[in-house]
Formats: sequence, C-alpha cells, structure tokens
Amino acid sequence: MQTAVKGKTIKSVEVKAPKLIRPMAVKDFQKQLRGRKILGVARRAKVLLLPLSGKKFLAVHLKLTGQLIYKSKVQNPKFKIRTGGEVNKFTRIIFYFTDGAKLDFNDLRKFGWMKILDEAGVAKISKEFGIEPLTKDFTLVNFKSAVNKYPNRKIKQILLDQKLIAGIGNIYADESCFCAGVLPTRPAGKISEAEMKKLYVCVKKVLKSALAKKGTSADTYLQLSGRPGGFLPYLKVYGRGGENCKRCGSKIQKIKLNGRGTHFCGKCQD
DNA sequence: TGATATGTTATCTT
DNA sequence: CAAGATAACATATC
Repeated sequence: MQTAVKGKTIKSVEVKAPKLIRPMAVKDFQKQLRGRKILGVARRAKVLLLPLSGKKFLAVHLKLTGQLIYKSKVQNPKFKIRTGGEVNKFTRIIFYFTDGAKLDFNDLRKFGWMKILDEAGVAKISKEFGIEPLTKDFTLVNFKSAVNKYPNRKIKQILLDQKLIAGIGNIYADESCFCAGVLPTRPAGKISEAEMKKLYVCVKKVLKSALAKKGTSADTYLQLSGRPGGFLPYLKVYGRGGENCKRCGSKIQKIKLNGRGTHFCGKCQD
C-alpha cells in the first residue's frame, strides 16, 4: 500500500455501490476526490486513513469481506483467490489514477465503507479507539488497566473491544489466548499477574508475526497485490475446530462466544 | 436443500 | 447499564 499508491493522483472514481459511501452522495464523493494526490497510508484500529492533498483523508473500513486491489498500468497477473484479483461483480468502487493505474475496492457483503474526512474528522474517529498494540503506548500497565476495566467480561471480549485495545480481530484474539495459555472464556478479573504478562507479550507476538506474513487470508482478505497473506499455516487454533492441537495433540474445541466463533485447546489453555 | 457460518460493528432488546 | 441478539449482505459449506 505504502509504496504502491503513495504519490498517485486520482483522476476519477467510479462508485458502483453508493451504499458504501453513504451518507455522502456519489457526485460529492467523486468531486471531493478528483485531482487529489495520495500522500501516504496510515491506520487507526481497523480503519485505513489515506492522507490526501488539500488536508483531506480517505478513510476505509474493510469489515468482513473488503479488499483493496491495486493494478499498475502494466497489467500484473491475475489471481484466482475467491473474489480477489480482478474486477468482478463484487467490485464496488474503482479509483483511476492519472498514470493509468487503478485501485479496486471489492466487498462481497457490502459491509465496508469509505468516507472523506477532514483533520477534525480523523481526530474524532481516532479518539473512539483504545491503545494500539504495536506502538509504544501499549505498555504492560496500559494493557492491564484495559483488561481490568471490566473484570466480569470474558478476556476475549476485552481483546476484541476496539475502545479498549484497537485492531485485534477474531483470529488474533483466539491465537493470542492460545499463545498465552489462557481460555478465551476466562473472566478478565480472574487473570493472574503472570498470565497478564504472557497475554501482553502474546498479543504483540501474534500480531507481529501475522503482519510479517502479510496477514492470514483465511477467507477473503488479500494483499494490495491480490495475493493472499501467508499466516494461515501458522494458525494454532483459529479455524481448526475438531483438529488436533499442534502442541499437545488433543482436540481443538470450537464454541460460540459473544456471537463469534471461538477456538481453543482445553488442555493447553485454562 | 436448508441451516449455519463468515478476519465487523452499530443498534436494538432484555 | 450491560450482555446478548439482530441486522446490514452475499456467499460457501456442512
């Protein structure tokens, strides 16, 4: 993302699904973006923030099935992973750049969105989220105070609460709990000092290694290039319900916790 | 074939 | 209030 779209100037924008930019009108969206240059790429929680020339920002949320796929003018190979890689019936918004490159926003389920924000808008969004696990703000002390804020909640629920800790999703919540040997169902208030520290380290470790592999691509997410991420083979519990634990061999359990599929090893985690 | 699940989250209902 | 269900939408899978 960083190197690919940075410096590109938007020539035009095609909006096939106006729902994804609501409440803004298609005409306004196009007018606001036309001629602006993408100055970089940032992120807050799961919201992508692209600073644009003229002090505006393009904010993007991929929700469950969003993809951003970039194509330089010289066509790159097509990838046939699920819905990704080429313009298809799930391509909802298309950005055309002045140099002939383009950027597709695909989203099968249309839960994702794009918004144009000013600096105040970015500040407002940013304030709604908790600490970022990959920054220096994520200290053990801060982590503990986030976890201890709701002692009755299950620990996984805390990990997924974007207002407390920003950016952890379902996969990485499960993987972090396994890494720490803590059941996702454990009440936050009953987590020992030692476990707290393990969890803290594990959240960072899991996110970092997943990032190093460019994400999981368990379902529809893809890299900007259209390629899948490479973290899938490294998952210990997520998506492995009924299979054997890689550490102890016993069966991985799958339950529903707060409406989310939740995976754990009953032997390695308690 | 119908029920269920899906890397998310805002908004209802209890 | 807070936990839990539901809804937004379109598939794939069991």
